[in-house]
Amino acid sequence: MPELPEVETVRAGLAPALTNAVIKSVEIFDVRSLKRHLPGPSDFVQTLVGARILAVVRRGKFLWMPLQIAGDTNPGETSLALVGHLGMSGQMLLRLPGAEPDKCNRVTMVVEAAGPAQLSNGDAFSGGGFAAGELIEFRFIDQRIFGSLAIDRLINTADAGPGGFQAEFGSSSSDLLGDSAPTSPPSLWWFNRLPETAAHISRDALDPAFDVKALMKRLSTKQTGIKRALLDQQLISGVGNIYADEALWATKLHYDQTAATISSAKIKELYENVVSILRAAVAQGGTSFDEQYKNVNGESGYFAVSLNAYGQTGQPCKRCATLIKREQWANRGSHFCPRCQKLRP
DNA sequence: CAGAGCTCCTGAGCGC
DNA sequence: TGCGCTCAGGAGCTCT
Repeated sequence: MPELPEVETVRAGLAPALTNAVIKSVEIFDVRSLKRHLPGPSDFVQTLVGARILAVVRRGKFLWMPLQIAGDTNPGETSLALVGHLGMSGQMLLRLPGAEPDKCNRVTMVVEAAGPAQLSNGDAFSGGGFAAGELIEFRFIDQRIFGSLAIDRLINTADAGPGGFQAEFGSSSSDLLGDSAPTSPPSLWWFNRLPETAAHISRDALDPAFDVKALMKRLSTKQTGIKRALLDQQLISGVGNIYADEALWATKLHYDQTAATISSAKIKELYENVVSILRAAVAQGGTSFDEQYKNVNGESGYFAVSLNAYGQTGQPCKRCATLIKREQWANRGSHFCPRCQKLRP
């Protein structure tokens, strides 16, 4: 299931190839993948053809590409982006035209690569291995069709900070590997904006502007289980079922422990575990537990070998050797050690 | 308003 | 071989 590390791996793979690329054609194989694009499929195609992709940005599990629409001399006023969410089973692949078809391919865009170049901030840019003028197929693959593509307006962030993370324009909003201090934003119109449809979600766990104190304060009154809170993208974004189970195991918390009953010290520890687990997964290129997740070349990540709880049903807990248990919870599974992670009154 | 539950969806895997 | 059942869950919506 794509969570923050998987989506970041995709983002990092797409950005060098797609930044400054121009969309030549769009083919829709299943309109259900455009369900979030309310004006409909033909508007989607019409808007995108001829548009230039300016960047690839991510917050939590949302990805977006700020656009300069064909013939538009003031994209900052138009303020549009192609927004993608992978849902449960989405993939975004880059293929050469004429490559083998992929199963469950819902949308294909052919783009013309800009090739290696200088970015507007003066940084050198690789072009992702594609020469200027070379055609690339961007394929949106999605078995279960929980993911989507849509065109959405970019609006100003509530805190005036960067909309999301990207690494190509010299300034990062996300402390992915823990060593990057955010620098002053370049004068790019999309920099401090994010899609309207993603504006309600919190900054993600790896964002240096993430407000830990605000999270602690909100959790201190939450009368819901801690796992439900971790999965609430409005409280902290980027965490899904796998990394929630892992972080709860690391912190020795039961998934159904009422958030308000957990000490602030323990909440802080939980947050720190979320951060370190996500960082480790980003560094390894994401998890590929169920073979659903692939990077832009269709390759799997290798984080699955490091999982301590998720998918470890019946395996001995790596701390105490008690067998890891899986319980049905909120229409999904929760994996935990019944001895290390006891429900407390 | 907060919290719980429902719903969208389909290919892989398995048992018979 | 083939059929039918089960399973995976992100996020928005609806109900209480």
